[in-house]
Amino acid sequence: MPSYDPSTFPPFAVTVDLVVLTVRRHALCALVVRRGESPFQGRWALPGGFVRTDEDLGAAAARELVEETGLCAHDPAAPAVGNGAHLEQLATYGDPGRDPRMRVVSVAHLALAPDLPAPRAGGDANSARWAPVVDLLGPGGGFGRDGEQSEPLAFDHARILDDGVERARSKIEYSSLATAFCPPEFTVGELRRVYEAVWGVVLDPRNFHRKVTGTPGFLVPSGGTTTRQGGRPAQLFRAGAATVLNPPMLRPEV
Amino acid sequence: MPSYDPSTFPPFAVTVDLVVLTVRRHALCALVVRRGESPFQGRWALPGGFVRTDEDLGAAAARELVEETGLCAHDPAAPAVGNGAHLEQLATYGDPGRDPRMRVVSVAHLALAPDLPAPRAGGDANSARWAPVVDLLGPGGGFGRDGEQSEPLAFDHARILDDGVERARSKIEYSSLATAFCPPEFTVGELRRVYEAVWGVVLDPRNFHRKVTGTPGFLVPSGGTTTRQGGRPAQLFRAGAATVLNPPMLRPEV
DNA sequence: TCAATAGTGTCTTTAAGACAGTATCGC
DNA sequence: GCGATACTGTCTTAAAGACACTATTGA
Repeated sequence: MPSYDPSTFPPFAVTVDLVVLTVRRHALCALVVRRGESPFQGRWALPGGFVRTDEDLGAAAARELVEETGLCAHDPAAPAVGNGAHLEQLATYGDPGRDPRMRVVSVAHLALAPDLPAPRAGGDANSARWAPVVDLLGPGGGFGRDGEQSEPLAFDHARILDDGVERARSKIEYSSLATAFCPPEFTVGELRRVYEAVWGVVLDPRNFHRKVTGTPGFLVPSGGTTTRQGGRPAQLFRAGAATVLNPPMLRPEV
Repeated sequence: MPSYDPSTFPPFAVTVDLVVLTVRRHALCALVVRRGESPFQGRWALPGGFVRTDEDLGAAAARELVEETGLCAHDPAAPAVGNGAHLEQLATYGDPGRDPRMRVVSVAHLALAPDLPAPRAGGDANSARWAPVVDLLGPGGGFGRDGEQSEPLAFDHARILDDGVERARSKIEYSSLATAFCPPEFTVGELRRVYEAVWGVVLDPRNFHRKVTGTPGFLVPSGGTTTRQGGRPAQLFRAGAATVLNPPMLRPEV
């Protein structure tokens, strides 16, 4: 083990970047902000900022989340419902060349939020937006298709976003985290459309209904019904106490 | 978004810590090193060290792994076999009080290695050892049981180790990563004993054999046989090209 | 011979996939 | 009425769990 001398450690800057995902109009969307400064001035980027001197990594991510969206981060142990978002650490990115100015290590976090009215970004309305991830990454995770896409994200944020999307896609398989995309009360159909948007597939409504209502602790009937989707009124549910789904939801083959 | 001034960023030290796991004598073991300096002098800790100024995080982890064990880290895309170890990023720990001397953010990595002759630690034979994780963490992840346990690990390394063990336990469910604990050629029984040691359960040898040999691309017969386990000679296999197991291996209920 | 491990086969049970059919709303 | 969505039910199939049985070595 190398000698450990606190006075000669190589200096780093440490930031948190946020992959904030939501489902809007049947599409998985991510929160991006317009950069006002060089480098990558004018390009879209993930929200983020420096970790403060006496602040834990998770606290820094929660603070950034409030600043960007007004969402409160839930305790990770509690079910992610209500007007708070699920927040968890994603991965850390520290390539020496990822920021041209200096050595920056970014601890990326993943947040899952229900559909929100509109993002805010320090008062500047035009500097933040929800963008469909297919526009930001392309259908296969790369660029260069169709005409609807933005230019590439700043820094290595396309890779971070891709990792976050893949984390969300896999986590809703074996956890009840898909409810974090829903309002406090939701129908089975709304939950199914969340899975369809995140996975980019079409699911059989009957088998889906059997699966989610048959998994103990996943959904709890709230008593009410709604007709906001049209058709026959649907029963309303809240997220139950279960956090892991065993057996898991199976993502259909491509 | 807060102002981004590279000249006034809060200074951090960034380290990598390693959770190196192996299976020895039917027990899941972790590599720990004896601390020679304060704080926690004389206590066991996970190996690790500073990230160098122009070094990627994964490169720093791979360098530490070589320094501590002599193992080469495999490319994450390639199957983890042979005399190299599987290495992946685990999580990042940055609580402001986790190191009493200064603000240190540690990017923990997880390495899975086959059974090795003996650890080395800079020439000092007594300063590194393979310790059963049940001795380091206790059966339930806590301390205070039996008499066989060491004193708690230094810093927050018990939590890091616990996270690494849980990552390994879940990853061998849906990936072929259990072969990273095996030598280049191994039998079905040896692979089963890896699962049993990592999960701490007993598996049905017949169902296990059906499962692993029936999953395409998991195991490839190497042609030879061995009798090193006693009893009827067993067919030898190498790890196949498959990296994900679908459907997964099912971990029995507790 | 026996003990130990390797390997194959069968029956049962769980749960997913693929459907059909009925129920209850707005229009 | 019609269209839409919600919900229940049935048949089939994939795969795990729980066994019995045979095969091949060393001691």
